[in-house]
Amino acid sequence: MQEYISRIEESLNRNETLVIACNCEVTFDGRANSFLSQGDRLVIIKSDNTVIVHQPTGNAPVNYMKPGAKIHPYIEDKKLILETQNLVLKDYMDIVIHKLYSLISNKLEDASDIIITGTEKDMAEMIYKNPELVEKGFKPVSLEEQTKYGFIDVFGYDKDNVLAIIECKKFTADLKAVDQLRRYVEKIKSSKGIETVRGILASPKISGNALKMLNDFGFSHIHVTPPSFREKFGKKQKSLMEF
Amino acid sequence: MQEYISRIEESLNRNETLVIACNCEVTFDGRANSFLSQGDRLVIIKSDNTVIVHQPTGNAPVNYMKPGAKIHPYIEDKKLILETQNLVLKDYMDIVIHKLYSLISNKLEDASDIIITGTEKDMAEMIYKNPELVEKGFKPVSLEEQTKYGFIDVFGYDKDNVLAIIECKKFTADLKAVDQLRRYVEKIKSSKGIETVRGILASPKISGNALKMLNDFGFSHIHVTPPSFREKFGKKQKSLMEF
DNA sequence: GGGGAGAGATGCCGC
DNA sequence: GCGGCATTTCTCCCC
Repeated sequence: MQEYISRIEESLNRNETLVIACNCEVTFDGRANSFLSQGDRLVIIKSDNTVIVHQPTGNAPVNYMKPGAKIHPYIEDKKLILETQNLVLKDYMDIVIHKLYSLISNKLEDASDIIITGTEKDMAEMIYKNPELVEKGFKPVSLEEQTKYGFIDVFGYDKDNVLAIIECKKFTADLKAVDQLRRYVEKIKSSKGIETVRGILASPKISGNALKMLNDFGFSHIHVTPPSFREKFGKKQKSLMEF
Repeated sequence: MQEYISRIEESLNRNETLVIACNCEVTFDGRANSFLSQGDRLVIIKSDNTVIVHQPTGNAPVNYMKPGAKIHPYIEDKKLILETQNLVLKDYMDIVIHKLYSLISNKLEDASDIIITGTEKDMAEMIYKNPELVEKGFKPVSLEEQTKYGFIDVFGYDKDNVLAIIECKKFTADLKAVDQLRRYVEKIKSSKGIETVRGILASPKISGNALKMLNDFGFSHIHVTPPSFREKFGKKQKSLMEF
């Protein structure tokens, strides 16, 4: 048992990344409060003192401490306890380890940043560079325009030279997207003292209620699909594997 | 190398939870597209065929496949490759492992569900049971009322018997919260054919812009803090550890 | 399964 | 730091 404590402390001192497979219970106090009774989990301690607890199923971690936690391992009643705290965020997480199955620690070095494409921003850029996606004669003016009431994806003039605001959504546009568009249109109207401003929602899909609300406000929807990595960088079509 | 393939296949067949510390690169194609060049990471394969890739720092995974992925490990050019796919979601992730540092596999069993308190729902319940938090004479009628245009946290009549809608936010209320409240108020007005409906935003804090917008619409803000676990179950104040 | 909304959201960017 | 907002959001709940 003391052997494990030593290995954990060594790992922490060396800024290694530690993985413990164990049976444990977890309590958390902070922005909310949680309790997780006994079960088998993975506990991961990263080199920046992030602590993550994963159950054996599911995508998301069940408990975690954000980077910069203070970690204090000790033994009490023959159980290994990991007490963690983040004084800035006022977060506290305690892990009581009843059984320890495996422990690995590695010095991991990673200077790479992930590159992501096919985002909403890419979609706005696509519309900006291809204004005919909105309508023939659409003249884009700005991208990601910052206002106090939120930032506007695409700003421009329509074929009749009416000021238009375009809000992009990568997937299904919902009620919130219509709310957002409406807020921008109203703010631009009042701040610029203009009577008519067009609101346009661009997305590949829109929910029934959202479309109804959109129509109630006199806004319109255009069917646009966000660009893929392939379209942007000419990557070859992925070949499907056969099982 | 073939030894590792065998251990991975065994782990998959036994529905164990597998952790690999390695140097790898990752590509993802699906709802978005991403590329992550070489670096040291943890690759986790869970018993439900969730696959998660973690860099040595940061809270969130850098890449992942949701539960139910098909996983195909093989060797190409002396590199270990993990090809994963989710045909339903049309997600594809490939991990090319250049160096493998550690590999552990454990049969993990966990039937526990996490219990969380201090949520927005707890806050709505608190207001429902303590209507004087809104104002003397407030009469709550329903909680979490479902409508086609969203669900209303607390519904009731104010001291003057005017219909009132309360939207709760656990922390800082923002522009979106005002949008939401406005949407509910307008929908209730039109569906019930009522002239006057009060909109009340309950939160411990509210942003300046949100407050301004709230006032513009004639809505009001009340200062309410969500209940903590302690208040609900009488748990003792956590003692701070000393380092 | 679709729709709507909270989340210990997280993370990013801009002011 | 706050504010506004997208996210491979995730997760839950209800219809």
